[in-house]
Amino acid sequence: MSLDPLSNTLFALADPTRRAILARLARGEATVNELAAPFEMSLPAVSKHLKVLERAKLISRSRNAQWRPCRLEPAPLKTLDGWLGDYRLLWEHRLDRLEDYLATLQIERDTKEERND
Amino acid sequence: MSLDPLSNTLFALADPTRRAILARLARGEATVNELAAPFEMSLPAVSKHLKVLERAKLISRSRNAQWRPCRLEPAPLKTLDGWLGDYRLLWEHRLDRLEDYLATLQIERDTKEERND
DNA sequence: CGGTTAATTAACTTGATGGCTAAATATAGG
DNA sequence: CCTATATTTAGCCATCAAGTTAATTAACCG
Repeated sequence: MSLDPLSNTLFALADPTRRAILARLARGEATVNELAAPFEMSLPAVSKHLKVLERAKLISRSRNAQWRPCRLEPAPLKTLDGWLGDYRLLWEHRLDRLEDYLATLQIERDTKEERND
Repeated sequence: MSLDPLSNTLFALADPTRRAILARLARGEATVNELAAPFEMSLPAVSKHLKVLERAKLISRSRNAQWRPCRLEPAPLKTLDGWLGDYRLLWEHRLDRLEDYLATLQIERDTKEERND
């Protein structure tokens, strides 16, 4: 079981079924049966996936009679986006901030023959 | 073993040790021993983490004498950023692009078994 | 050659994941 | 009350994840 929220988010997203469920929920609330319909797996299996998503706070659930509509909660995705932002300049060519980084990398590469630690 | 590249990326990132390794590599190449130093776990454990990162193509490795310097490869992070971008307007209030957004999500839902590794 | 350092592989343990079927719970409605 | 529908829980199983220690490979150096 993951400890920190970011690990929890990433783990929950690291499954195509769960990402497909999120994609469906991005269009609006849906019940468990509606969410399970596109998949070949059993309903309890989908229920488990939903529990993983709920644990990661990527979805929330309300109650309406015997239905438990699920709703997408974007907060963890926003957090993930923030984490990714720290690395974004690695692939964006933003020279203002990238130059120092690349220079450091180049130095590392050039001094590889002198490495002795 | 994950099937599609995005699941592979997310799974590799869903571990604090592996994310810490990436954070270290963002500052430049490093050997396995250098990467293992901050952690209390054994060297083989770190080696396994590196293999996971390598399988996800988040790092690449070269050879220099008995050292195997690791290097961060940002491509999968960029892909993840692209995937996340489909959801970005859920927390940014940009409903003007909602149609494109929904279309993209529909594509994501349909591509259940992508494997273009 | 022999020894040291770097890193991986092998073998094993522990616990979690992801799937199933069958049973249980909750609610609506006749 | 009884039944149908929606969903979860309970067992069960196979596989995998993440760590360990011990052994192995690979390369340098005196």
